[in-house]
This record gives sequence, C-alpha cells and structure tokens, in this order.
Amino acid sequence: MALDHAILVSLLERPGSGYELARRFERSIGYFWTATHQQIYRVLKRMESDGWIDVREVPQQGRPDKKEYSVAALGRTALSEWLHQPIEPESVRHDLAVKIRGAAFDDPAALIREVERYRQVHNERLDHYLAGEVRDFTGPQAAHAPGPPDAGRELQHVVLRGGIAYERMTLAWLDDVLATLRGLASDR
Amino acid sequence: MALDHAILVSLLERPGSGYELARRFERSIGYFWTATHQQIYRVLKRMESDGWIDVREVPQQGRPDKKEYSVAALGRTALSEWLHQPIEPESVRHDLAVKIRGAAFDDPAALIREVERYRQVHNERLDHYLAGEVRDFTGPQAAHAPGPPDAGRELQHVVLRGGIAYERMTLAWLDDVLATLRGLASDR
DNA sequence: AGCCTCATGTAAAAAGTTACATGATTGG
DNA sequence: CCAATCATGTAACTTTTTACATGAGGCT
Repeated sequence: MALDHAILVSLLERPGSGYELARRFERSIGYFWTATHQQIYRVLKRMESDGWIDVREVPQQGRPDKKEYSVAALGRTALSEWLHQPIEPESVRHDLAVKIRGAAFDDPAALIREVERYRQVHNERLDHYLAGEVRDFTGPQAAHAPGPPDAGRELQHVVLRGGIAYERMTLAWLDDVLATLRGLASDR
Repeated sequence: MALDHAILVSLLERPGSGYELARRFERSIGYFWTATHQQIYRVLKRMESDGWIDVREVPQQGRPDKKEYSVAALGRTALSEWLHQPIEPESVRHDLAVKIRGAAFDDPAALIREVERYRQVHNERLDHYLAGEVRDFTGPQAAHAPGPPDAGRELQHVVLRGGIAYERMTLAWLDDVLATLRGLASDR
C-alpha cells in the first residue's frame, strides 16, 4: 500500500514521468522500495484520477512526448497522513536465508559459488553507494555551509548511510556464510 | 514463488501441521520470510495435490486432530532444483526509509517518537535472537562435540548470526537517524 | 539493418492481505 | 463464564509479477 507514498515522495523530490520514476526505482529509491514500470503506470493513473497528482504533457524533440507528474495538494495531505501513522514492521522475503537452511538437505558446497556471486553484487552496490555519497554529500555545499541546513539533504544522507551500513553488514555476514559452507565442505 | 520452498525447508527440519507452520512463521523462519496461516493452508493444499508433500491425520486428545505434513520425494526434488537456481536479489519494502525521506516535506520532528518505538522493537528482537543463540547453539552438544558436525545446526546458526548482525546494524543506524532528526528539530 | 533508449501502456496469472467462519478444550 | 489456544478453512480483494504490445529516433 505504500508504493503510492514512495512515488509521492519521489515526485516531491522532483516531478517526473512514469518512465523516469521507473528508472529511479532501479536506483536510489529502488534500494529500499522495488517497483516495475507496470506498477508505476497503474498507480500514477489511479493517483491522477483521485486528484493526488497533476499531469502536464511535455513535448520533446528527438524523443517521445512525456507526461510529467507532480504532487497536488490532495497528494500532500495523503502523504502527511501516512507519515503520521505507526511504522509497520517490514515484511521480509530473504531467499538466501531459506536456501542456506535448505542446503542442509542438499549439497551445502554447491551454494558456495552462488554466495560468492551474490557477495560481488553487494560489493558493487556498496561501491555505488559510497561513490554517491562522495558525489552528493561532500564538498563545498555540505555540512557547515552558509544558510539553513537543508532538511531534505540531511534526510537523504541518513537513508544512504543506512544503505551503506546494510551493505557492509551483509558483506561481513556473507564472509561468515562462506567460511561456514567451506568448513562443512572440507569436513567430509 | 518461494513460500513453497520456505515451507518445504521447514517441513524437512521437522514435519508439522499448517497451524504449527503458521507459528513457526511468527518466529524462526518468520524472521526472514513472512506468511499468514491463510497463505500456508492454501500452499499446503496445492503442494499436497501436486504430490510434493504427504499428509498424515494425527488424532489428539484434548485438542483438535491435526494433519501432519512431511516432504515427499517430489518435494525434495523441487526444493533441490530451486536451490540450484541463482539467488535472486531481495525485493525490499522499507517503509521507514520512505518515511524519512518523506519527512522532509512534513515535520521531521514528528517522526522521532515513532523511530524510538521502532528502535525498541528491534532491540527486543535482538535480545530474542541472542537468547535463542545461547539456548540452541552453546553448551555441551555444541561446537566440538563428538561425532560428525551437524550441517543443519551449523547452517541454522549462521542464519541466526545474520539476524543478529542485521539487528545490531539496524540499532546503530536508528541511533544515527534519531541524532539526525533531533539535529534538524533543534536547528530551528 | 538491427539494437538500444525513451515512452506508455494492456492483460492475465500468481501471490499476498483482510475479513469472515467454525468449533473444541483449557485456564483463570 | 470468558478468554485464549489449537486447528482448519473460505471468500473477496489488492498487489505484484510476467508476458505481450507499440512506436519513434539515435547509434553502429
């Protein structure tokens, strides 16, 4: 039910088309909320007919026209209401943990390769986050720059730090997993 | 699509009824795969009619009879096949991160209470994990006990260690979040 | 000519959530 | 007597996933 709200936040940060949103959901927002373009277009349509968002047809040269969505007053209200509701416990779907426990009834050693590959994915994601942090949250306009602190920036940064902490924790755990799997493989 | 496999793993670890599975999904397995009893009963029915699992009616005294499910050969094959497929990237749904970024367009200070409550939930979960670790993975039958190392135990333990690492990371991050929110609140 | 990116969708199937429903026994 | 636990389900609805579909323009 919160894809609506994830889209609203993204549109508040910057108005955009369904296509652009879909791309954002492959990067920044996508790291803590996944959605495909089919979902996005459907939700956009519903939110538009509910008056939560406004559309503006933007003609473009050299590429198809697009519909740029932005958040309307009703959408802001809906988001605000949602923000004031209790945080719900995350619903987890952790394939790898199931596979690890399942490996006891199959071949634990066979998982090693896959876990190594998986580890690489997370390593790349960490690098990506760290590069983003340097790009967006260091330098002249950061920290103690003149003027009021930008709440949006600070909040985006703390979410990014969460992503970084998550990836580091995951990498350390995957090393633990690999050591355990290798231990089981060499014990026989 | 992997609820099937999560149930198969749980039934391999110990056969049980739909009700018992539902309870397990509130505890151990539930920490990395959520499911309600409605889902579970439906999947059990399907897997039974597909010959993946066997049923045995167990009459009980003082309580309703139950159907005890156990994994059949076909189910084992299906699980094995799944285990050999590539690990899929987790699909994340992280309400709190969306709310934090959304707070930039509302009142960041209003989130503080909720994050504190949320932190408590994770703190309790960490305690619960740690107690489980002491109960199940220390003591006489642990580590260098005589006999072959029990692969199942080791693998369950490494998954639990993942849960512990996750909770610790989350608690540290939530402290970071709280500090950030408080900083924004006092800055005005 | 063929593939990639931009851009927007429809349709069907699978999975997940929420509400409703029943009934026995045990403990306070 | 009332609430909780054990035990199993049905029905309706919402959400998510997967597959299909189209079309223009730029790049090699």
